[in-house]
Amino acid sequence: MPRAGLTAHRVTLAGAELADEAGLDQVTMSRLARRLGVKDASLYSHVRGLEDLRGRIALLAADEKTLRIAEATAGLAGRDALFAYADAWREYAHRHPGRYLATQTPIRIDPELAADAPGPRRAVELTYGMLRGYGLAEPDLTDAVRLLRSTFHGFVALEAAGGFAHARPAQDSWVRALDALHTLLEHWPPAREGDSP
Amino acid sequence: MPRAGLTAHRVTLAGAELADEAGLDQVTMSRLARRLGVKDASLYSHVRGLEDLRGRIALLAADEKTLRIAEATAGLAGRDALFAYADAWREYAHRHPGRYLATQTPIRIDPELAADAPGPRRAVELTYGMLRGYGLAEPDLTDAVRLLRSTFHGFVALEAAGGFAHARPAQDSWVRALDALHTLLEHWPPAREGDSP
DNA sequence: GGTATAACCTAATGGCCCTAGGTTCGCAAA
DNA sequence: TTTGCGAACCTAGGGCCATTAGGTTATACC
Repeated sequence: MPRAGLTAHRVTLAGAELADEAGLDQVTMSRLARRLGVKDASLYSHVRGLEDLRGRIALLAADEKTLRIAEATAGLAGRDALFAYADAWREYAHRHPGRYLATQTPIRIDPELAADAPGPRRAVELTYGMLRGYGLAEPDLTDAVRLLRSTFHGFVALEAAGGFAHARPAQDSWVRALDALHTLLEHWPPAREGDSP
Repeated sequence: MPRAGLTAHRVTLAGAELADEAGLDQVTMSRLARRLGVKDASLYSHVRGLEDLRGRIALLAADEKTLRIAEATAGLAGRDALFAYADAWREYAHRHPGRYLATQTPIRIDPELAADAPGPRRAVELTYGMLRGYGLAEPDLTDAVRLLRSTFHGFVALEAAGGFAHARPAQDSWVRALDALHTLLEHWPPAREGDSP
């Protein structure tokens, strides 16, 4: 009987595909093994267990998403960069719902694994770079980054959960939201009295 | 042997408590039955199954959250209303992480059940009411509501997932985000050319 | 061609979801 | 008080899943 030639990465990839096709909760050891033409137990040579697998899928997704955003925003600045960034984020979530969902789970990822993942650092650099054109300084920069990420994530999460009734197309609200954020970044309000320094 | 005197509502409540204490993924039929001093099968007299139970928890949470927001924003307007609304939202998510997580699952709730839940309609009224002071008209009103909800949800979701490094306290970024949103609502940008009407 | 490594397997344990069908509690009417 | 009766709860069992222990075999390298 020929070997399947599996590796941790190949298993992770298959898991990610399964997550997108059938939903993240359908990514089980047995179902994945079946898809790979292998017995359940065989997967444990490549992956520590289900939780580890999900962590790897999350890491993969984070890296992929960051890469897409990097490609989309390359060479752009200001409003164009903001829109490209946001659209790339949303499109990734739409195209890969299972992978995207995996990134939302409370972080319980093998530190060793996370160590050599280029994602997080790259993602931070990207976001700060995109905001460079708006002339913000710390700590406003951090606050702005967090606001943007919150909005992007929140929008696609609510969208995925069916949170937007059909009244108005989500796409339209999305564009207006980005316009609003752009305006906001151009006129970022100064800290009020009473806010911590 | 005395009866436990269960009912669908009591089971749902126990499930919600378990979700907050141990995590939503720990809410299993068997564990819940154990906590209630009852055999697994007994729960199926009150609840259709695990999915139904999670739907009920989600509905309960949505109602509770709406109620908290209603109480917090009662009699307020403008900036005060916005902050009270947002803080009530975030505080509910903090206090009831399991319940809150339940509301995020793609909607697959028994229609009959959802029918007599006061939550959704009430929530919509509340949000539109809060925005009344800003003088927005449709469709900007809908867009603004969606932006706010996205930001609120995104922020607490990222917070819960450990998305904010410890550099700056999340609370500070939260306050600045709300300030920014308030400013934004006061100067809501008009639709740009090319946006759909 | 021999050998080591890792890919893959069989076997087995225990947990969980859920159904079918039986038993007993508690209330309310006769 | 007794007799029903419905609902609350149970036993038994099937099927899927995660995980471990330990054995077998393909494959790459010498």
